Amino acid sequence: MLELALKNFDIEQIANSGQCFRMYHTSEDTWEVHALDEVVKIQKKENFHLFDCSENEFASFWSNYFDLNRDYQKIIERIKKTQDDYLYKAVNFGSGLRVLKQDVWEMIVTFVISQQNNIPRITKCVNNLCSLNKGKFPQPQDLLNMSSTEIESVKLGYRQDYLIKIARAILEGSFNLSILRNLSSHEAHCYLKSLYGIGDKVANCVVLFGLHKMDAFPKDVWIKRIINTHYAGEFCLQSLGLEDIGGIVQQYMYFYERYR
DNA sequence: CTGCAGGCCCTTA
DNA sequence: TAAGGGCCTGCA
Repeated sequence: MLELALKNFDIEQIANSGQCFRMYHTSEDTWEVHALDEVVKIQKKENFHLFDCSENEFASFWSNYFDLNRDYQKIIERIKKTQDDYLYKAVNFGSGLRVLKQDVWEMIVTFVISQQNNIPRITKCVNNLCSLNKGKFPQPQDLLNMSSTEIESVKLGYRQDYLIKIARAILEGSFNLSILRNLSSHEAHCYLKSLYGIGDKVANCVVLFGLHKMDAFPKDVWIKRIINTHYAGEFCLQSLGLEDIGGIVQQYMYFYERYR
């Protein structure tokens, strides 16, 4: 058990930030976090968090997963300096948020499922997929190995066809996941959009959460609502000088709008 | 019963 | 290039 006083880290805020659908709220102050084949229980205390893992596991995996090498306080200060009223309140409100470094394939699957969908059902679908695959997140081959009865029990709806075609493209080699990592965020965005079932919004989520390009700025309905309500329909990261960290800004905006 | 939820695809004009 | 309909499912 590790007792860690981490700056700008609040597992409760992170679990509610809509990036990850495999964080389970198992008791009042505890979250069970699943990523790839790793699992850790994290307990939120007054001034620190308890991690149920070894120092080695923390250093070799979780520290990177939670983006702990980045100085979020510096980012918060930078955002505050823009003098933007809404962003000022947003960073104060969600100062424990982190942009997670998740697996790119898992992000493709998760955010294809997320389209025209709500969080409880997204979570349910992701859980169903993992249960069908012995608790592990299914790889492309695992998806294609499922019988039609099995995959239909996941209740993906029309997204099922998207996922099967994407898994097939990856296995056939017509889409190369490893190339993706070497592309700029714009190139990766375009390449992802060549997949059937991935449009602008999902591509941006994959680039941000799966490829860890902090300039990607996914615009979901919440962000669009914020821009319409608080910015008269016009929100420009460039003019704020925040274009290189749009993805982090987006997290603060989303979280503030949802829970304030 | 209708409407809609963290979009995308396809067809029109 | 923009606008609009259809789409699985589940819940209010």
